[in-house]
Amino acid sequence: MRSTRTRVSSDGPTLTDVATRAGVSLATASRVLNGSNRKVGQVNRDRVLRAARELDYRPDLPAQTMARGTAPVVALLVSTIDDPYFSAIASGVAESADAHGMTVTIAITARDSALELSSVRLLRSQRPRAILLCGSRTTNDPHTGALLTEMRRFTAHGGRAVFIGQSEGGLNAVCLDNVAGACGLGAELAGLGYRRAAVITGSERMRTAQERLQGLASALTGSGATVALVERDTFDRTGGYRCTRRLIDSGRLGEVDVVCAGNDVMAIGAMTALREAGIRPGRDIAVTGFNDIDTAADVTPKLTTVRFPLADLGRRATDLALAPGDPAVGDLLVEGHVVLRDSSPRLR
Amino acid sequence: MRSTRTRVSSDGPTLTDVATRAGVSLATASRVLNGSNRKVGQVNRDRVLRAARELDYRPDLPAQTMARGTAPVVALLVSTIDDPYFSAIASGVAESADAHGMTVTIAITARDSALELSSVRLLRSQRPRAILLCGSRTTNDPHTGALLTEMRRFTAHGGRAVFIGQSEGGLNAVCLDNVAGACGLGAELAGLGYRRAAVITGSERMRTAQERLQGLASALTGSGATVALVERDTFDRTGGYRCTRRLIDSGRLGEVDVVCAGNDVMAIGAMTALREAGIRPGRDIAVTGFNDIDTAADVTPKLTTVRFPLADLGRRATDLALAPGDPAVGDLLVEGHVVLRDSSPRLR
DNA sequence: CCTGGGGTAGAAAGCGCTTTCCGTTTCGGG
DNA sequence: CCCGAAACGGAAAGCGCTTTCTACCCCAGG
Repeated sequence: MRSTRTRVSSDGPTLTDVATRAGVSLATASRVLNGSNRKVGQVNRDRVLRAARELDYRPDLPAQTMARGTAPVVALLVSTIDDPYFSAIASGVAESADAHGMTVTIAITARDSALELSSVRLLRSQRPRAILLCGSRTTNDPHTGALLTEMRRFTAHGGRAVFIGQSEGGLNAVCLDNVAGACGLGAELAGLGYRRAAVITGSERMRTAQERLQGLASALTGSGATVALVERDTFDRTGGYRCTRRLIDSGRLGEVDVVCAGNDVMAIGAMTALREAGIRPGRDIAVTGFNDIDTAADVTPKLTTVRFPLADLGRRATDLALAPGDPAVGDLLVEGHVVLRDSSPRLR
Repeated sequence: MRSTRTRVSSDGPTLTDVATRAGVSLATASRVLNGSNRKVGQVNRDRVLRAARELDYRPDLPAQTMARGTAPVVALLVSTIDDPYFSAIASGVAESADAHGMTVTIAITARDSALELSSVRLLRSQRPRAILLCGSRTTNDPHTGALLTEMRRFTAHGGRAVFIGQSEGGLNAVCLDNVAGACGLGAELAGLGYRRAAVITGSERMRTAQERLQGLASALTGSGATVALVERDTFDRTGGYRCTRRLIDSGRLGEVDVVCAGNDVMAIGAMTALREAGIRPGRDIAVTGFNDIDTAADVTPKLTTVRFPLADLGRRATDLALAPGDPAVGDLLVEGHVVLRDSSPRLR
């Protein structure tokens, strides 16, 4: 059982077959079919190309990866894919990766940093060209150290690492300017006459949640308004719903004239909770979000929010990760801009 | 430069290092660390495990793939990821894959069958354990033949192929019972008093679109009602918006009492178009969708739809693909059920 | 006519792992 | 007490490809 024809799980012709059929050596075939800085004579070149075409040759990616030491793959980690924020980013990542001839492997971290760490370890052993980490960074996380070590080791060996949405540990990052965006929103709200806001958002350890809260608070305060309440829960639709229920049930909702959610899905959950309680969002109380996901403009009332170009964020992160040359360390800050809609009408 | 210590792009310790440190052969180390049906004595076993731990050994996936002939990977193809239908399915796929210790690589086909074909070819050369094809199948597509050939060749060599959402060519599939779901919806609508429906949906070559239309039409007809208009466009939010605009602009919208969209995002686009024209969805005209995506219950009025367990669909497809044993050929039909909400009130 | 050098082909050494095939050791049974 | 089987360790042959290093050919220049 040691003939040269033992192909168990593989299929299709190998490079050796192509070389044989073209009557050239393996090396020559490889040089023709997979760019090399060495030239191959026209005659041989044609013979190889012809043989490859005739055999319908396809390179074996794992073998190439093994020989080259790196796979044509971009690894993307997201908290969840079932959320417009992440799927928009993933969409941009996929687009750019495709344009670079890379495939995308995706891992879901479920907002669990232990899982995030083990996913990074697993993905790393696939030898991807780049690892994109997209999920809200938190402060004081016990796994952050190990994660950074892992990432740095990765970059030390030629891998590219990019954080999306938040910078971390001096590695490359493409970030949202949450504070500025939130400031803008706060200023607009104050300008519209709002005075007391309830902020419903994620854990205080979530940097995104904190940044947005801070921006909002400072802008409001600077305009004589205030963040009167802060209610926290998960950073998703359900969290928004629950925060709002609690505010309603505790009777404290009456103290505010606007509910500022940490993101659009929370805002949408909030609106549903309000309506269930007979409170009309946009009429009895204003509601705002962040991100400007597609459905923000489809709910009623249309949602006031801070738009961030999410797909573009993914695209740029990927482009950055795949750019040739030095892995220029630094943060790219993406600006958001306020989109005023019906959910926050001018107060009379 | 030909020492045994030339590790260019690789990092970390290799299995050889572990074996050396444990004072055993490569074979033994491999047998201990990566299950094999051969037993290893307790003493050596412990030495290897200890060495691996001390060195923080991680297997090189491409190398394992190459040696084993298959990668611990599930390849998923979706039309787009930036759509709740697909991201919900992807989410289920990722979950199940993770539970099986597999990673997911994803490719976006942009509803373009040529791209779909080339993606399958590319993904196939990664030697994934399974390929999951999720995107609406169309009739009469020039690339379907080549795609099927590709898939069959894949399965012939031990790969698993599963279509999600629609069966094709006798390969395994996990499908939605669109016709039955649509019939159910049609019957309910008729029962609520609706008589003339406008169906806004995708191309007549899209099987999903056709099946839902047929089900709706037959149920309505059977109840003395009718599908009075059919307007087609892309199968997404924008398509729904545009279809509705056209119906409004042409004045034909007055002929119907309900707009049945081919899916929820189209329905949501339709509601927005209606509102822009001063028509109140759920009051002046009913609107329905399909799938029951998360936001269906968050829009106003809440959307009547046919619920399909999408994440579960993804999970089951993956489980099926990863199940040991025979690749039982057949279709799994997932039933939907009608969810009546405010967007289709009983007609007085 | 010989030599050096540019250009191109091929042989072969890996890349890190799995697995077959042997060899050795150890035991239990006759 | 001997033999065969069972149990386990190791050498080595791949898996399909890249890339270095050597070999060769041909031509210009001395």
